[in-house]
Amino acid sequence: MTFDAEQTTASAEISPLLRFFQRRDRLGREEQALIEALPLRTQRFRRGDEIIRQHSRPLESCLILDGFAARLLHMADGKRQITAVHIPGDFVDLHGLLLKVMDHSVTAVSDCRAAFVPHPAIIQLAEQAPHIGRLFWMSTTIDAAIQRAWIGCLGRRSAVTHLAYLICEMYLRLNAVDLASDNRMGLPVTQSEMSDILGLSAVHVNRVVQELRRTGLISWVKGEVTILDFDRLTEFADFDPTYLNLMRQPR
Amino acid sequence: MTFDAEQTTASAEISPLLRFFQRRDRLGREEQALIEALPLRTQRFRRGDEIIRQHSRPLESCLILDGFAARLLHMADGKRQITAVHIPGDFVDLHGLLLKVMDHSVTAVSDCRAAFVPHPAIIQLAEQAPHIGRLFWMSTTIDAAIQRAWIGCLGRRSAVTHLAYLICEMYLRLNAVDLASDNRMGLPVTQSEMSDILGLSAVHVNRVVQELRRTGLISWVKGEVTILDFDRLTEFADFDPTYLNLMRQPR
DNA sequence: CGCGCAATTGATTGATGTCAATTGGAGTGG
DNA sequence: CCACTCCAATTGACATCAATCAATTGCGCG
Repeated sequence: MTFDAEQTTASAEISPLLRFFQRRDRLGREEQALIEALPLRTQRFRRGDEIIRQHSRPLESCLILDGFAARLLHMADGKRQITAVHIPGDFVDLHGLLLKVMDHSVTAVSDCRAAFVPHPAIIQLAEQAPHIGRLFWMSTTIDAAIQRAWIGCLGRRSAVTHLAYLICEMYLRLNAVDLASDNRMGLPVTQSEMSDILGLSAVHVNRVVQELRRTGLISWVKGEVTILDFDRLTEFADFDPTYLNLMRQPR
Repeated sequence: MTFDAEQTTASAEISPLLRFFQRRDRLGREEQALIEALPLRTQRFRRGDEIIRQHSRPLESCLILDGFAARLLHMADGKRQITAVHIPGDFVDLHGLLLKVMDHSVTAVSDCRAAFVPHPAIIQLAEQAPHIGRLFWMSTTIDAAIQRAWIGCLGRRSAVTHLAYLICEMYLRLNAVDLASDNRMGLPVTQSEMSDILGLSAVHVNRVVQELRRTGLISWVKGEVTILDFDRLTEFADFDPTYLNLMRQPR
């Protein structure tokens, strides 16, 4: 299931998180050092592995260093719904720090590497450096803002528009941590996984992808998505990036 | 639009929030006093009033004292989606504290009364009493957990099941702040507003309400919902209350 | 070469939306 | 107390989007 695990200190490992923060606020040198001093252990996961189990009581919070992960809800009838997609720099399981019992599981969408930070270390750092504490807090409220946008998509958008919206969102998020540029991004997600994100059947996702291709808005070949006309795509998707909080401000 | 506004200190006003916290963690006497000392102004709103405007930059966070409020997303084509329903004791706009620019609006679902607390007072209290700070943080992560459950409902549940699920959720949340008992609750929500919660048309909501009535699971008369068989309803809805975090634990 | 998974296609079904009326109660003014 | 209005709830007919079922294709890999 897992191939390695090493105990160490954050140092360079944690740079995606620093980018995530720096994109949204200024971070002093000492603050940066404090974050880099967080104790952590890293672990690799293969595509499909469970990173955190539903109903478990984690003692560490998990941060994605590499690859994609997803929060997954299991329904009684076996259906699945992904409630969030996480990319490098996302402090995925800060929620578990305060919620104690996981209401969902987290799984690896692609092969990925994650860092685990003990809860006490996070709490202590947040008390010692309240501004960093607020940035952790912010990270969870940005997750919530994204979830609100998803609720809007699921409730009131058509399948095509929803997919278009998601592509806009993923591009901007990946771009914010330097993992996408020139309107292209690697998206290691099968159409079947995409169907669990969009709340559709895999068959319909296929049709909808083809429709976006036909209208010349995107190309999607072997896990690489290219946005052929960003302005037209955002307009088509009625996409307003406010909720991603991609503005550097005192928080 | 608004009929009164007074500047004061939290004191007894804020008791729904204390109940919200005490249901989930132990709160010391001094902590309670610190929360009650928060400066606030209260304001009344009528059903339909906008409490916080989308794209505004609030300088205070808003807490519901009385009545129901909802987070509302407006789509380009005029459609609306409610992303959260808030009841007394919900610190609705703690999100705005860290996100700076509102990505949605908050409106009054029923006539209601809200308290506004200046951001600096919240930040200062969180630094002074880190445990209270974590409870504020927890409040936003519970919002997020509820939103995840809603994503699951919107994506993978049928209309009837979704409505049943929502009724279970609302009952437990209202019960947790002593606003519902004996399987009955006041639900001041029209079928049309319900349609913006469930992401359905108002017509279909009507059909679905009738179906739940026909199967003997609920009665819903003039804003009062009675759950006729709670166990059968939760089973029908595949409802797992974990995500509401109704357990008293050190946070 | 053959296996397995992802993508694709076609035919059909089913759930929910839309449009258009109708009913019923609560308030309001005469 | 009676029109009258307004809004919420309700109903029916029909249209549409997306699900389901069942193949088929294409590709990477041992």
